[in-house]
Amino acid sequence: MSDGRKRRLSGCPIDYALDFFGDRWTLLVIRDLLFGGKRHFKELMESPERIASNILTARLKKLEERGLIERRSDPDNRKQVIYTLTDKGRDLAPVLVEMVRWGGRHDPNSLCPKSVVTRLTRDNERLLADMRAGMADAVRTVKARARR
Amino acid sequence: MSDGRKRRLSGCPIDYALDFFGDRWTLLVIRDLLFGGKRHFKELMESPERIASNILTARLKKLEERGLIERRSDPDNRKQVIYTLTDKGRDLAPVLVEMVRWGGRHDPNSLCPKSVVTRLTRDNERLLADMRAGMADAVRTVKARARR
DNA sequence: GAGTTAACTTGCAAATTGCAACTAATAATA
DNA sequence: TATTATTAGTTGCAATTTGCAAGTTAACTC
Repeated sequence: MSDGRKRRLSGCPIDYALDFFGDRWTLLVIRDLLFGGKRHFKELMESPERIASNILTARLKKLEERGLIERRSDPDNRKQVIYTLTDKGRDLAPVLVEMVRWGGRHDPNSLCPKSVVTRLTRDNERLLADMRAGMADAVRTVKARARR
Repeated sequence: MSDGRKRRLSGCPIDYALDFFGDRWTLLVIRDLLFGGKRHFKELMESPERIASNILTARLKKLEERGLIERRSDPDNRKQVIYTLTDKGRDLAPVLVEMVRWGGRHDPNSLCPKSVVTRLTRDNERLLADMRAGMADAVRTVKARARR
């Protein structure tokens, strides 16, 4: 069912959206590409949620087939592959932002700074830039925590 | 893993959110409770996506355990059970709205009226009311389509 | 009190996930 | 140039989850 060929869609945009990312991993990959400044398989593997390599491969394949990301090999280093979001993929930013606001409001253990969460979505451009920076910090915190 | 007890969360609000609804069905149930005016098990079963009864039971149980919905028996009809969203559950409205906007923008087969999709999220109250009404129409369309 | 309805439960096959180990191609190093 | 390391995967397999159909139980309806 992962390829969405068997289930018949209802016509509801939420059902359509879930057919793309109604699982535990896809939006984390998109988060990393959108806010984390990541482009390589290896970088995606290093996120704190520790996705398995076979799952990552499957998600990247599906996302490419369905037009949310593009895959090309790095001209400077032919053993690297560069993954980038398409417009359709980048368009998911507001969904992720609302998830951050929800999670940030309701998760007492969130590592995400309240300032990011409470800021209104109005100034989206600045917010996204801050999330990018804030995420690098959070990743550092998690790594430091893991070392202990 | 469905109960989120085994996976360790990263502290990212997106990861936290996906621990609640990172699957194919949970957000459809919340959609029905939030926009569809549904309250009973049977009504949730009748949605066009045709969730299986055992999956619905499992999702309702998880949502109740984790504080997104409340379950009580109908005082007027003791064989009916009423499910309602908590504040935390209702708070997911902006996430669903952004998913509708994304799906509506990118799905050529969407049954959701463009007017709903393109309208800005600013006037959220009216938008939610319209979605409620629009959804009743869409359900009728799908049912009619299925009869053919 | 016979039939119906609502809310589940059970059984089971098929699909998906998660983990660990392995591989192939390219790049860096000695 | 031979050796080692790195990147992007693949493979095998056990455990979990899903999807479908059928069955159950308690409460209403006639």
